[in-house]
Amino acid sequence: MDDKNISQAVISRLPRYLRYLGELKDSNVERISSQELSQLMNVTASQIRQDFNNFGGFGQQGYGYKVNFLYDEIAKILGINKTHHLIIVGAGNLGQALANYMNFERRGFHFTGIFDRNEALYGKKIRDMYVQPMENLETFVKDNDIDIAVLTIPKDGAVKVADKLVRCGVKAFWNFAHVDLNVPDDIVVENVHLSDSLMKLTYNITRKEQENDI
Amino acid sequence: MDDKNISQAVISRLPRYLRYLGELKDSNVERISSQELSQLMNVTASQIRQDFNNFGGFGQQGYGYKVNFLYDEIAKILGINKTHHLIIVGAGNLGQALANYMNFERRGFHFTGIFDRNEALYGKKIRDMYVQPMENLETFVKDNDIDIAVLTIPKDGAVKVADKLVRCGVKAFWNFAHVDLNVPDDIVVENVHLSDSLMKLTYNITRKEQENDI
DNA sequence: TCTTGATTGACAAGTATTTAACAAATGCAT
DNA sequence: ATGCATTTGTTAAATACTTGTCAATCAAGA
Repeated sequence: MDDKNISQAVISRLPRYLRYLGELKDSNVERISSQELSQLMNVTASQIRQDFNNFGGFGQQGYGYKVNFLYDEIAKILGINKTHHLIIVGAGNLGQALANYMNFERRGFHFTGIFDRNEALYGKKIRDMYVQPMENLETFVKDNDIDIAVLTIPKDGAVKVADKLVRCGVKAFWNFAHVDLNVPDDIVVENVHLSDSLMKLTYNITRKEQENDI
Repeated sequence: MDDKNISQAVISRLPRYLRYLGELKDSNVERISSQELSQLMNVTASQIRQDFNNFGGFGQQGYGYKVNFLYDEIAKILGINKTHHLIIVGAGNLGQALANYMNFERRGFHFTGIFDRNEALYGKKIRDMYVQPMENLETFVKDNDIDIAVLTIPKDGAVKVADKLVRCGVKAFWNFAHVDLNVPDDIVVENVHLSDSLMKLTYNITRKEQENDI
């Protein structure tokens, strides 16, 4: 597996490949050509081959790709063959929803702690965790080998909390707060800005309406 | 406002501009140059000007951009100057979390109904709505001028429900189900695949680790 | 009113991404 | 075994996106 720098465009497509390959695996399909996969996924075969080749050849000429092998390789590339330990900061509706979503757990994402500044929530049981006060953050992170912090707090607090967590050694943020974190270069941030997503949706609604009016 | 086809790359950046402009507005900043904004947002000034010019010139040479005007124009482009009526299909944790998130409401997104197939939830009050059985979907959508359906159901049901909703006249989906909807051309879909996002995160964690090992 | 400095809009140059095309490699039928 | 059909990996072409540059324009001060 070469490691030049692969564009984020390619990376963004990998989870989708993984999903389709998972389904094929479940249907006991053993092999698939880029042509077939392209029809299934509604992309060009060329793009599929190009994407896979970023990581070295996974296929065989005249044969195609072995579904199982390809699936495992992509999973490895995405880093989901390992176990990750997460904490959730912000035990509001969204934080609780994520905590309860079992599919993450299945993929090796272990939610190990959940925190909130609202006293009323302290001790509340969410799945198998009890909501802890923010004061516990530092110790907990250090003691529990936490990879990823999920930020589901309002934007006002987010930047400060992120700074604090960086100092505690957290290497990655899954950021649902509607603000840009400002973290050092070696820290990974993946933003999920839901309202941005919703605005893209309304843009496209308006555009389609205009198209149809013409 | 010209209407060639603007790339989704540009559209994806608009909500972020809007956010920063909103903050400037709140701080009573009246004017800003692409230069200043670029420093604030950590992008190139050229990109900012290019982006805005897709929609016709919003600025003035020698002066810059009027924050208020620019904000309003972008809001208009994004279609958030209008009111939208949404239903949530799937009253699980995520559906409830979205229903309770007040910021959407402020932006003109009105959640008007919430549905689930789980009888145990029927009648449960979520914000100012009561969970309804799926059987009510069709009538409700037709009677309430629904724009957008939010799908927060497991993937198995999603495709079928989407088909049904298309037949009822829903024009847009905000899709949290981990599956690709297959809808006609004139229907808008915005996917929020949370697990994909999480995988991108772990990819980048692994990559950074490797970089640092070298 | 004129001049100066600032700043956009437009265009050109530079990158990056996507698609097409095809030779080389392989499986499979005969 | 042999040859044909298939399908990859790779290179080239096409397209899309981003950045740099600068003339035209405007605000503001003299």
